[in-house]
Amino acid sequence: MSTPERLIESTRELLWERGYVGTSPKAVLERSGAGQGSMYHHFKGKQDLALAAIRRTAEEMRASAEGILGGPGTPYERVEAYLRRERDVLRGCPIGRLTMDPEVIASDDLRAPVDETLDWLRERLAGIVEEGREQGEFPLSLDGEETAATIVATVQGGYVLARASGSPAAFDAAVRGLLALLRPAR
Amino acid sequence: MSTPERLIESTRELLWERGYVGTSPKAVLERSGAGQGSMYHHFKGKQDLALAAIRRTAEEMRASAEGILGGPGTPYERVEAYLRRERDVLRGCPIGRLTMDPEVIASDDLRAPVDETLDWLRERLAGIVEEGREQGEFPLSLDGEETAATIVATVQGGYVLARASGSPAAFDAAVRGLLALLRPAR
DNA sequence: GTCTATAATTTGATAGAC
DNA sequence: GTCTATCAAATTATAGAC
Repeated sequence: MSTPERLIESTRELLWERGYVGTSPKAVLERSGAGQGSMYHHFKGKQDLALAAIRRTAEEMRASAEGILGGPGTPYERVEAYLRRERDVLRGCPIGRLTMDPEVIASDDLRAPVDETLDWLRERLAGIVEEGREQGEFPLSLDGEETAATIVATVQGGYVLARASGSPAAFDAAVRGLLALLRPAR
Repeated sequence: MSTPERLIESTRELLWERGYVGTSPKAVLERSGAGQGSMYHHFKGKQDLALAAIRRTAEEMRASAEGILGGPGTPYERVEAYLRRERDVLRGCPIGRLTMDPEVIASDDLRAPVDETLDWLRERLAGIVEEGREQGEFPLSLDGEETAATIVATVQGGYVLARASGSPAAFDAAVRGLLALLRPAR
C-alpha cells in the first residue's frame, strides 16, 4: 500500500475507535508507520487527512447499504435484511459516531460527508417504505420519510445502548422491537 | 456555589459539549473560575471529577424522565409525552453521547452510571408497554423489553440524525415515525 | 482550602537536510 | 517524497508556599 493509502486507512481506524478529537497525528503516524514529513507532504494537516478518511468511510458505508437495500425481496424483507445484517455492534457506526464529536460538528467540511451519508440512507429507506405502502405491505397510514428516520435512528441508537451495556444484546432487542412494529399482518 | 459545586457543574457542561476525551482540566478550571490547587484538593484528578459530574447528570436525567413516565395518562400517552417532551435536540443526550467516548467505554467506573441510567430507562418503558398490552392499548404481539429498547434507541439515534443535519427536524421525524407505529387503532 | 511554580509528555505543525 | 530537528502551546498532573 502507498504511504497516503496507509495514512488514510490508519486514520479511518482511529476515527472509528476514538473520534476526531481523540485522534492525534502522532497516533496516526505510529499506526501507519509513516514519518512526520510524509504526512504533511501528502495532506495539509490533521483535518485534511481526516476529511479524506471520512469520505472514504462514507462511500463504503453507502455501497454496503445499497448492496442490501437494492437486493431482492419485498420492501419489508429488504428493511429486515438491512436491520439484521451482520455488524460489529460494539464498535458503533463509523459515520454516526462522528456526530458526537464537537470539532466535526463545528466544521461544515467535516460534517458534510456525515450528513450526506445519513441523508442518503434515509431517502433510500423512505423510497422502500413508500414502495411497501403502494404494494399494501405497509399500512397507508405510515409516512415514508418519518418511518425511514425511525429505522435509521433505531440503528444509530442501538449502537448507543449496546456500547453502554458492553453487549450487542440491546442493539438486537431494539431491532427486533422495530421489526415487530413494522411486520405486515398476515 | 461552593468550589467543588462549581467544578462539577462546569465539568457537566463540558462533558456534554465535548465528551471526556475532549475535555481538559484546564478548560474546567477556566469555566469554573477555580484554580489548579482547588481542583486537585477536592478531586483525585480528571477521572474522579468526571465521575462526580456523570453521576449527577445521570440522576437528573432519571428524575426528569420519571417525572413524565410516572405522570398521568394511558401507557401510549405517557410514551408519547416522553418522546415529545421539549429537548435541546442539537446538544444531544448528555448520557448517551458518553458511549461514543473511548475512555468512558474503557473505564468500568465511568461507564457504570451511563449503563445504569439507560438500563433503568429501558426497564421503566418496558413496564409501561406491558401495562399497555394488558389494557389492550398495545397489541399482545409486542414484547415489552424489545419495544422499550426501540423507543430508547429512536431517541438516541434521533440525536445523531439531528446533529448530522444541523437541525432538529430529523429527530422530530423519527419520533413521529415511531409514534405512528405505536399508535393504537381506533 | 487556595494559590503559584514547576514539570514531563503530547499536540499539531514547520524547517530544512537528504 | 521521506527523514529528523525543532517549536510553541496544551495536557495532566505534583510540590510547596500561604
